[in-house]
Amino acid sequence: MPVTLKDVAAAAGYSVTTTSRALGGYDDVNEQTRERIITVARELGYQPNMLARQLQAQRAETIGLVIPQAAHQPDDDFFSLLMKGISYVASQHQFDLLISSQLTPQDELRAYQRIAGGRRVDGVIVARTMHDDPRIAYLQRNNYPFVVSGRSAPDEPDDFPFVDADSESGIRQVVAHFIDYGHEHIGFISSPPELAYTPYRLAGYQHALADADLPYREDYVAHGDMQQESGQKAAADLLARHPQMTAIVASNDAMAIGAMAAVQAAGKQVGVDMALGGFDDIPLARHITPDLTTVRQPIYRIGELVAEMLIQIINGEPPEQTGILLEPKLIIRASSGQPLAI
Amino acid sequence: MPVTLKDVAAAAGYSVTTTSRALGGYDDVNEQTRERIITVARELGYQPNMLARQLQAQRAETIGLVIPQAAHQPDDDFFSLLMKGISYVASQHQFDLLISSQLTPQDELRAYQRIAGGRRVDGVIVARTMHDDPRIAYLQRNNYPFVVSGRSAPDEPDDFPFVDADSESGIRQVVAHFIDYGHEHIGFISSPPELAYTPYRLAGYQHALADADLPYREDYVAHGDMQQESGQKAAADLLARHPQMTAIVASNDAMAIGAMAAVQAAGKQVGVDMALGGFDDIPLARHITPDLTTVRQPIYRIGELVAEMLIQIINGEPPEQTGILLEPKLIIRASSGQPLAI
DNA sequence: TTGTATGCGTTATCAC
DNA sequence: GTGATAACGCATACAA
Repeated sequence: MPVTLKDVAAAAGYSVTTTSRALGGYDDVNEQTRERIITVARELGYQPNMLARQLQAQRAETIGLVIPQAAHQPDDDFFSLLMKGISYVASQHQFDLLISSQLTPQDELRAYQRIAGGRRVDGVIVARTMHDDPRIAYLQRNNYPFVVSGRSAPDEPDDFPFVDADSESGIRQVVAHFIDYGHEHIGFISSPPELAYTPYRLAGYQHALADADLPYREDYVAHGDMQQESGQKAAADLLARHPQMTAIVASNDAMAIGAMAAVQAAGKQVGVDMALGGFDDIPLARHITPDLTTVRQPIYRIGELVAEMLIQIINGEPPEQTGILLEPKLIIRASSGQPLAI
Repeated sequence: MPVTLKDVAAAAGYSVTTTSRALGGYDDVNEQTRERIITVARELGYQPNMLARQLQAQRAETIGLVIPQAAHQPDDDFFSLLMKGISYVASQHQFDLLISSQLTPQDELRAYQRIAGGRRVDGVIVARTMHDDPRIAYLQRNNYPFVVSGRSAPDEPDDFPFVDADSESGIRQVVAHFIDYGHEHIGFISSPPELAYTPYRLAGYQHALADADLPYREDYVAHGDMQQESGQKAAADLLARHPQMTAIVASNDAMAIGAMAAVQAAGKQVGVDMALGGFDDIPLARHITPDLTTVRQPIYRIGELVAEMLIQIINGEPPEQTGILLEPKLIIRASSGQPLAI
């Protein structure tokens, strides 16, 4: 049986109240009394029951994050990085992080209801936003503190705090870079339509083409699920259908790396016969051979920022800037190859 | 203000007790009453307060993991993988995962006291065990359920549940593989002495040498802190002091990858002038060029196993096998180079 | 300076 | 079937 405040009080010969205040550092308790109580508490190995304390304080000193099925892959880097950024900042503010892994989107919403509605956490972080995201609707409706890593789709309101990298600008930069290198037949591996950033990334592709007066061809766009394997499949498909294609940009690095395999399987060489670009700049991007041209999204930093904002909101100090859009940075590497001779 | 059971009871015209049982699915409540209460609860958007429930049940349905400072590096793969394995299994058993990031070893112990002693979690996972690990001592002394990812040092008792890869065998396999390829001057980049597995890995190196009647030279051993950079420094040091060295084995992949840089900086070529081996088989190991010979430790799987064991213990069904030692598997890749001509 | 009483929201006990 | 009461462990008005 655990040692409770009552036990300490009894052993020290004081009331629970005095014991609580002595341990709590209140100055309206006799010095001798305090010392005695502290000594007894130590001897008994007293540890306050955090659940009871949180219930009484109506505050958990904890923030929550629900991990979707899609992030369970051992080689998914995005959530790992985001979580590290979050937990680092949380620890600086003496907050813990409650992780709830869920296997289906429905479970995901229920998990938010359980941990936010159930007061297990003082606020939550929502990542991987979708079209008409029910989680955001739920949190807003109930006035629960939350910050979004990502943002809403272009045709939806974004009246909530968020931190995101500018997807449109990012993809636009990569595509423009390839156009600059003389490519005219550039394929795009898009993200799933239900993800909120998909229209932004696709728009980045379209705008870069338009800027250069190149036609947008719908059949140059393939779709993947953000996993490596799907990138391979999508690239194989594009290559088979369009032999004239000389460059492919993928919505994230994982799919771009999958595309590498497809290019090689097709007997072409990345960086020579085919330029390849991604999005994220995961650690692997600079270690793979050839290393991958991509646009850097500071995921760890985004984790830090969302946690920082969330804790401010929880503490009743709402941040001035509620929507932060970070400009991603083009990182040119070997997968770009050389400018095409014209 | 959140909706409580009391609110639902009042709105439905029943007592809190009946309301609780109606919602809890007890069969000693009138069907009509139940329906009425459920309807009201739904209308009001009632969400049970998990803290109150946990306090009453004396159970949090949550397991805890403390992340040490050393794992905060964005490119540390070990804890990310371990955590994914843990959270996956936890979710299958309807458990959540409480993460507490801590910046110093002292804070780390305090964090375990807070979350385990404070009953925020029903049990904890201890990773990255050290010599005379104070966390294990604390948990054992207080009879808190815990499972260790790793194990105790060779000269210490291991009377607790753990899952670990056999470090001695793993390093032994890599070194033996290089000896088999004809190498006689093999360096070793060791882990920090305070880590519990350090003696095992060093022993693996020594035994492999002894098996082949090769001398063990203390000056062939350098030390790193498991980070990439330290591997680079250690390898540079070994190369400078021992030009005759033709192979280096590092205690983990990160340091081996750091060593790659040092070898190249010294004007030598990995897999040609110098064989290199690691330990872990992190995702990067097979993507880097040249890809890295290593010994595979199934980190994600270890996470699953420790979580599985912990939840069994929490549920009062102690597993039969309390110490699991997994045999790591040698993965030969390009960094091994070719067998030396003799 | 210390103690009594009350409440946080829930479930369990035991009457009615 | 239903409800009053107590309990989980802690903190805080309020009294003394």
